[in-house]
Amino acid sequence: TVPSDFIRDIVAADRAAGKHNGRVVTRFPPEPNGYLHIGHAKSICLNFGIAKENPGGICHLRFDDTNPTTEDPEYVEAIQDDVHWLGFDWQGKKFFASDYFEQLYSFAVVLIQKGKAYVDSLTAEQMREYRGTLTEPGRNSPFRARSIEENFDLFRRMRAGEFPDGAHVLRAKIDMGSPNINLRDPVLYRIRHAAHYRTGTEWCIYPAYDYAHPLSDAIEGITHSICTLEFEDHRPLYDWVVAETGAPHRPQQIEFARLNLTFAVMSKRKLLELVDRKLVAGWDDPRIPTIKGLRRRGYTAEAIRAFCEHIGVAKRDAVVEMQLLEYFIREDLNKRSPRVMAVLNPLKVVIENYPEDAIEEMEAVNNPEDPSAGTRRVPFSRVLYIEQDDFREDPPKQFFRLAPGREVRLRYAYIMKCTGVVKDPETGAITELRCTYDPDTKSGSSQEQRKVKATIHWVSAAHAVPAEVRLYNPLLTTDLAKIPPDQDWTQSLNPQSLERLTGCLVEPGLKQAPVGARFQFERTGYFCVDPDSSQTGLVFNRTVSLKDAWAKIEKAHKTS
RNA sequence: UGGGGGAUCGUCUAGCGGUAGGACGCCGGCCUUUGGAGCCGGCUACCUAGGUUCGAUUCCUAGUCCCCCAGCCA
Repeated sequence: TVPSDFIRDIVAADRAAGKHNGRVVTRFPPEPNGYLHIGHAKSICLNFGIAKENPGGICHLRFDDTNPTTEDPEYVEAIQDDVHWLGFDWQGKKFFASDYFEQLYSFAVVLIQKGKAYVDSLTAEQMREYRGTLTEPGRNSPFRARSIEENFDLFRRMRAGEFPDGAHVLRAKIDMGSPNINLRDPVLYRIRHAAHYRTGTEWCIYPAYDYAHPLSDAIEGITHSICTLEFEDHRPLYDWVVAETGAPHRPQQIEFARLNLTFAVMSKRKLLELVDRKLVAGWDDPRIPTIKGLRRRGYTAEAIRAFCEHIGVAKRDAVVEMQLLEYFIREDLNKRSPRVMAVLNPLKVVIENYPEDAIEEMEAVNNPEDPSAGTRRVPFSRVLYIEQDDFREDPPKQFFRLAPGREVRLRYAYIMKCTGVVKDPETGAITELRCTYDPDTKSGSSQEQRKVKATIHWVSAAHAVPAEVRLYNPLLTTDLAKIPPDQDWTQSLNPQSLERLTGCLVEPGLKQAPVGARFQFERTGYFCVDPDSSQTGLVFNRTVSLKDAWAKIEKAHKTS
């Protein structure tokens, strides 16, 4: 289905009306001050999606790098990486606001010459006082009346590095009495004697977002500048900048509601704090909703895209339930991930009537939902491991799996009966099951029609490959707004985000499982081979949370 | 108490004057060579009050509630 929303309607109407000569040019404009997260994915899918849907449409990737103190090339690389991973491409249209610094400066000079901008020498605190409040109008700065010549001279010297940080700013001359605070002579340039990761020390004045962004859009010929709701009342300023500088092109700013996910830590600031304080292993920690984290967790780009498409685009504030995200990844993985047998908590089983040295290759279906995935062969022998959960010495009413005297089917193999239980003489713990199998019941054999109540998975003890399993839960939090400012917000994070780290035994075919490969372990869930496993051996990360784990976490949060 | 936005199932989201639809979730049933899979069924919504109209979620008026804005961040 083709996505439809109010923004796409605007774009379609503009195209139909021949606006911008029918061209559609969008842009994804991250500041390289952190890694992308699922919230950015919504914006990426929107901007690149609209470009893709419209013939000749294109989406630029622009780094909004106008603040030298927070930005880093590491983030530039990571962002490009993530956009590509999500399945989008800017087709060579990669730009940096910092590449426009010279042009932006020229536009500022135009503004000064027109008497539309002036150099103010108030301190930051004074400027705040002069700005007024939400209900009271602001007052003109005493420096507002400076002559064009003086303004130009001062601005030129600001650029030349003659003044320390904070000595002057360039402000737009709009209206200190405007009910819209953004129009009360906003700052266009500030002095920052800081090295920029791209322009080095070439500049010591840097343009502000409200100035650089509309002009960058105009310079690039962006037709639809899509941003989030908080910029709604910046739109008059956006339009003012484009109009007053006489920029050659008039982009249209359109706002939509950003994505919020229940219990998720989504703000860049907080994610950065988690990384800096080493509360998580890094930006790619599977517990945080960064693109890299989700990727490492085993989420697929297709699933994330499907999710973004499904949640839609609107102007009302919304909080999407994390379960919806997980639904989409499950949905996707069900179709594509091979089913494999893996035992997380092994219980040894000896099939007493099975020959000591025999090995059979059992044919197993790779994916019941996708016949083209084919089959594989899994070795079967006398000594197996089954899941501890699949055996109960004293089975309750609804338990139909293995118990003393009971029969179950071993998936892809035989019907097996439990004939004895071996216990540790010291502790009484069950260490081994003695069983017998029925040779006439081999899976797929035509004469076999016996029914058993349950089927369980297994691995051959002699062939099983040891692996490690990390059962991650997302790093969830309560409503951060409710946490007192003096309290460390990280205290509200769920302590069970990494539920446990345990060994497991997988069928031998997985020994060569490539990094990032996703599997569905029968009855235990979806797992992904961790990209770091090259160092630590075969490690699987759980992709989706268990429902009961969710319930546990949510309950814990609701009661706390 | 200024300005800018927004209110539709528990959660997202359609609808643009004519039976309120979809998805997640939840509940129930079926399936059984494993399900957290699959199949079937069910659940619950138009912020309020007036008005216009044959007819209003939709148009008008007045309220109510929620979000954003007082960085030399973006």
